[in-house]
Amino acid sequence: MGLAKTEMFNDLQNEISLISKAFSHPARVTILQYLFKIDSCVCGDLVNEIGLAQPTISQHLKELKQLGLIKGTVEGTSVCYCINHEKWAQMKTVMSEFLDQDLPTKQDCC
Amino acid sequence: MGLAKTEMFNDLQNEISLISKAFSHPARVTILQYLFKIDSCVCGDLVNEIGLAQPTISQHLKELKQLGLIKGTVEGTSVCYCINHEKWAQMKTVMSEFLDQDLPTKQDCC
DNA sequence: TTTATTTATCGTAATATTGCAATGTATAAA
DNA sequence: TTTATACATTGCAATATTACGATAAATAAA
Repeated sequence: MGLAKTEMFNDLQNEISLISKAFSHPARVTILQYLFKIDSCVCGDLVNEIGLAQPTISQHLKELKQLGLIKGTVEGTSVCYCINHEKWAQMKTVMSEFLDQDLPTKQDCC
Repeated sequence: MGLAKTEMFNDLQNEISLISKAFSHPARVTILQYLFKIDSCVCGDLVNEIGLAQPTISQHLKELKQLGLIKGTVEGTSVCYCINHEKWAQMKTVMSEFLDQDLPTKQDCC
């Protein structure tokens, strides 16, 4: 099928999985790391920075933009991308709660 | 293609994407939440708890086990699964570093 | 040994993802 | 207006993922 049965899970479970899907490709992880590192808009050099073809990068950027984690601003003939810090912070809250489910004192039971 | 070009990314980038892939399906998120919630081994009732067929659950469990996030112990005719707390903590370190890339004072630049 | 129970594996269908060549679109420069 | 530049979109091929019926494997109980 290749199709997740999202209707049988709650909103939080689906949200966590959607966020994680955005991070589930190394190219998107790399794009985000690069945007944080240069700490400003990126117009163009992502294709040079990462060794993938321009349409491929464009597709990955689209997915990150759809989730709201990055913003794109048209600037002349190029488009500048940068991190959406507010959205990133919101996302971090959701993911941290999920990751912090483990309690420090707990032991494995098997 | 459907095949990520992992060789062009570094180990950390690939690790983050692999961890995230494990969380990119709501059934696996739900399984992990349930294991944390009951805080003991689960033998069997995952199929009842989540509304997916037994082979499907088994497949999701296999993926989580391969990443090391859960452990399975054979107990008679059933298999008991639980969280691997040590591995979870390691995973959390990697993911937290990635999620905490944003600095509190930073503003969007576009 | 036979039967029941539980989980894993196999096989397969449906859908999703990844990657890129070709092409479209929009703006800037000439 | 023409040309160049940058990015998006389309279309398609290859591979991955998801789901589950059928079946295998392993152990416990009868």
